[in-house]
Order: sequence, then structure tokens, then C-alpha cells
Amino acid sequence: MESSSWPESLPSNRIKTIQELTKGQVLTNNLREMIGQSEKIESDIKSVNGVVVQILGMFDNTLSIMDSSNLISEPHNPINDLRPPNIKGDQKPKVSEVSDESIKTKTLMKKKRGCYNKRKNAWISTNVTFDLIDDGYAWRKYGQKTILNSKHQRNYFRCSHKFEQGCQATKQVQKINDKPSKYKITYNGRHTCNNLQRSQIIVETPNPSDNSILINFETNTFTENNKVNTCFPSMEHTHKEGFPSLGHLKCKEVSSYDYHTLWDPTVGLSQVSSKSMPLMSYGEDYEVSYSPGVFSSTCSTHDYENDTTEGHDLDDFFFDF
DNA sequence: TTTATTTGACCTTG
DNA sequence: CAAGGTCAAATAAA
Repeated sequence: MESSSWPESLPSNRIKTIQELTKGQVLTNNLREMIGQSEKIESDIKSVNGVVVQILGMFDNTLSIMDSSNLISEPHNPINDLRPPNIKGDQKPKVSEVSDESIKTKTLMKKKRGCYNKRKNAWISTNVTFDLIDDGYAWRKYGQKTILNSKHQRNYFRCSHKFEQGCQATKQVQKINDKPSKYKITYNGRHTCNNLQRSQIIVETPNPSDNSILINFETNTFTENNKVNTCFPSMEHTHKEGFPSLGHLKCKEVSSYDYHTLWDPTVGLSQVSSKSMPLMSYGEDYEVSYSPGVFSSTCSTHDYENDTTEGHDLDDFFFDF
């Protein structure tokens, strides 16, 4: 795509942004082709990872460009850019949308009341979404609090593998808006657990016409996917939290090389991070971080929050993970 | 019986 | 002391 083909009225930053996104679109299509050849993934997982890294780089560049300009104020959803061009415009992600706010999340960690010392240096990320998004992890609710000046209660979740694997990841989910429903999801700490849900690539899809792509930015795994509400028709909720189990799906696990390299709990977090998140800020010494990175245009069921002030208002929600 | 959720109490911090 | 975060006993659900 030549920059000279852009209308002169377009700001250069915008052109650069579009170029980056276009590049990402091409890379994503390449990735889709690779996913279509499952044997290639097994034999050449490194090159697949390379493509993922390039896509991540594209997002990084885009975010940098947007950060350096006022483009950030203009709505832009990368999910749409990830969709291959053969997806019709009206085939929007059915339910879940990650807000722009979540995409540009560089959360400055503030010292707050109630923030325990042991957590004050932990990786933090805040997403604002219009639907509750399943991030692929198994969470267990451990608390619920009424927050000052908030209409809705805040729900506290910890990783289900906290005791089993010592995973310290927690998240908070708070409804911040009624109509449309809007949620603030704050992640505290990275997962160090060996969560099977994260290492799977769905290569067979019930509906081949749906080519939407799901990329897990945290694991560098990727999924050619249907909308999950069709992809998981017989979904069993083995996790009480309401997260779908992916174990019974027709999934292909990432090679043991990749899986264990990325998620071996015996590997230090910094090692894991440097390999799995080469483009993101993270770690104990950073106060700025990007969102934990599951951008998804799919959905699944999830009865995440029982907002006692409204009781049932989440019954209709579908989640992405 | 096991596992998950609820909820009041307790802890930490500003 | 107030507010937010976590714990853990009680309860509910599978």
C-alpha cells in the first residue's frame, strides 16, 4: 500500500496507523493460512510464533503512533482489523467488544487504599468492556464489595490455581454502566499457572465459513475461530466460575516445546514474559502496562458477576474466552 | 461428599 | 477512621 495513494487530507499519523493495521491484516491472513495447515504448525511452531510476534509488533507500532498523536480519541477497534477481508462487514462480533479504552490501556498503577503491600508492584491492567469477556483463565470468586460512589458492587476473583500452583493472579470486575452495560475489569498480577485452557489452538471449526481470528496476546497462541457461541455448542462448564472448559473441543494443543517453554511454572516469570510477551511492558518494576491482551471477537457464556444490586442482570451475558 | 459462592469480619493503607 | 482488598466460615449447588 503506497502512502501516495492516501488522500492528502489524511494526517500522516493516521496513514501510518492504517498502514500498520493493513500490515497486520496481511500477517493475520498468513497466520490463518498456517493455521489451516495444522501439520505446519506442529513442524514449524517457531515460524508461526514469528508471525504472531510481527502482528504484535504491528499493534505496538500502531499504539505508539496513536500515542504520539491525538488519534487515540478516535474510536478504533483492532478486532475489526484482525478480521480477514472476506468477512462481511455486518458480521460483527456478536456480543463481546473490547472497548478502545481497553486496547489503549496503559494503566498507571496508583497507590490506593486497601492495596496490600505485597501487591503494590504487581502487574496491573484495566480493561473496560461492553461485555464481560472470558479471558480463558479459570477464576474463582472470593469477594464482593460495595464501592463508595459506585452503583454496583465490585467482584473479586482469584485464579482457580492459586493454591494448586501458587498463581497469584487476581481480577476485579465492576459494572460501571447500565445501558449499555459496561464493565471495568482490572487484572492484578500475571498468571503463573499452567492453565490448559490457554494452550489450545482450535483448528477445526463447526462452521468453516466463519473465519474470525482469535489471538491470545499473552500466550502468543492463536485461534481460528467461530463466534464462540456457535463454536461451543455443547459447552460444559466444568469451572464453577462459569468459564467454559475447552478440553472437550476439537483442539490441537501447542507443541510441548512451546507449551512448556512458555508456561512451565518452574520457569521464572521474567523468562516467561520475555518469551511470551516480547512487546509488552511487564514485570515488577513497571508501573505502566498494556492490557493482558486477549482481544477477541468471539464469545461464550459466562455467568461472571452476580451483582446483588441487580441480581440477575448478567444472566444474558456471553463471554469471549 | 465435594466444590463453588456468598458474605461478614478482618487486614492494610492513606 | 474510612475505604478497599482478602479471608474463611456458612451455605448452596452439583
